[in-house]
Amino acid sequence: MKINQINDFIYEISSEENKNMLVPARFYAHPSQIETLKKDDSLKQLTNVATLPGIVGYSLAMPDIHQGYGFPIGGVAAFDADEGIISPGGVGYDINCGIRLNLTNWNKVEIQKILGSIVNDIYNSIPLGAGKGSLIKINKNEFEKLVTEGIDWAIKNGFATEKEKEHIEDKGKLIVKDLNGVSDKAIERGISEIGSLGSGNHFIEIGYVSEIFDKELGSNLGLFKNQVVVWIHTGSRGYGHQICSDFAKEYQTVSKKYGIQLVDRGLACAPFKSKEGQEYYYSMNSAANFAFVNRQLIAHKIMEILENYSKKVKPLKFELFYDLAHNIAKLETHIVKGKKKQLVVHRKGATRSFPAKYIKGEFANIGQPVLVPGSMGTSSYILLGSENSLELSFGSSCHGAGRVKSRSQAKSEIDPRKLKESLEREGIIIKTSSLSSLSEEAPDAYKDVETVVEVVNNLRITKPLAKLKPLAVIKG
DNA sequence: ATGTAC
Repeated sequence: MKINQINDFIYEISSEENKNMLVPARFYAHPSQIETLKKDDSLKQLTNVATLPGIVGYSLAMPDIHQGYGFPIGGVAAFDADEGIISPGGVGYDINCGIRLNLTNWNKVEIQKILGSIVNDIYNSIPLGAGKGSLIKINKNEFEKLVTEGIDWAIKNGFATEKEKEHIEDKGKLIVKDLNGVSDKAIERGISEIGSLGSGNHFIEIGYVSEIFDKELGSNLGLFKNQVVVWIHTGSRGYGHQICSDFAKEYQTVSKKYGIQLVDRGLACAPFKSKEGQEYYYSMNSAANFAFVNRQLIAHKIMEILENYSKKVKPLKFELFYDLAHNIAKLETHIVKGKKKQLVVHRKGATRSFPAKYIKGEFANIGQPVLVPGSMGTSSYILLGSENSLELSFGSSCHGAGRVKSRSQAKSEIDPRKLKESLEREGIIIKTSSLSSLSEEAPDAYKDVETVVEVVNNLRITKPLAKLKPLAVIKG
């Protein structure tokens, strides 16, 4: 495969590479990442996406790109809403896998003595791992309301506030016209897991603000140095997983029906405006609503736990900084060749990063927050959508460090006991129900988050706001 | 990612 370097951080693969490609592939990366990128199928997958009907501009990827199911993770693909497709493989199995950052008014010194106890309380209160139950019990009728109304359901039921809603991407509610595409099986799995973390790379982290790059803006947004924060990384659990499975299977024949040639079964898709396309779209949106509520319920529970320690620290303020989706397809208006166009923007392991003047609400004139969690034990970043993001990536940035080792490779090469010990030597508390799965999330299994962030900031897709470090990590 | 295999 011929990779053309356009400048320091922009690389392209020509559409001549493969006769089925409709547009070139383009990825944003650091020169030091290129050799590693050639080792898995991620670039091949990136060119495969360029063969799908209605793709606009480029098949794109962020510097945290790695191999996924059909579409690469870290990929961004925009399709013409009238003539293009929607694909479950372009979103991923964990629909609205996303990340949330809550701020407290406590500093890290104040919680030193009670941190271990807080970690135990969280560990014992939130269902962690696969199939470990839910935080609330609701019936099918109520569940259907929950996935249709998203955060509005959480507000009605006392789990969220109007203020929090303003700090959630799309206000925590994506349009669901009907649930015709949602199987009973998906609903059963969802009911039993609402308010649960899951496993894999999902985590709860207690961290602190270590550096604020724009001091005035940081202060205006409620950040201060050494501030204790809570990260929650999870998604739509078995509900989204079942929806993705159902459609990935059904779409094998649906793609054929519409005469779409697939170079990989993971690219299965339907025309966005078709009956099948719309069914997936609303089902996917309902899973996104599930995930927004899921993270909200977990955050609400953690707030209750922290409040119990108020007497030992000081009265708690627990505020949502931002909650976002990094596995989702969104119907958005973009300028294509000087004209407004409705596009279905698939972000699979990519974060929306609209610049200051294109967003409304709390972050208008500031830029959309881009939360970039590093791998376990490493730094994380708060970035803000910046001026080149629409032009370079349909308003998208990176979502994390990105894997360099497959789960199985990491498991066979990294001793989880030694890993836990080395993280604890650095002063980070690690609490997990599955020591063996820790290896899969080892820092060595991931790219360097600093390099990833350097690329998107240099391209002015985003700009840096703050850097954060971990104090404790709780995992399934 | 996942009641971690239709």
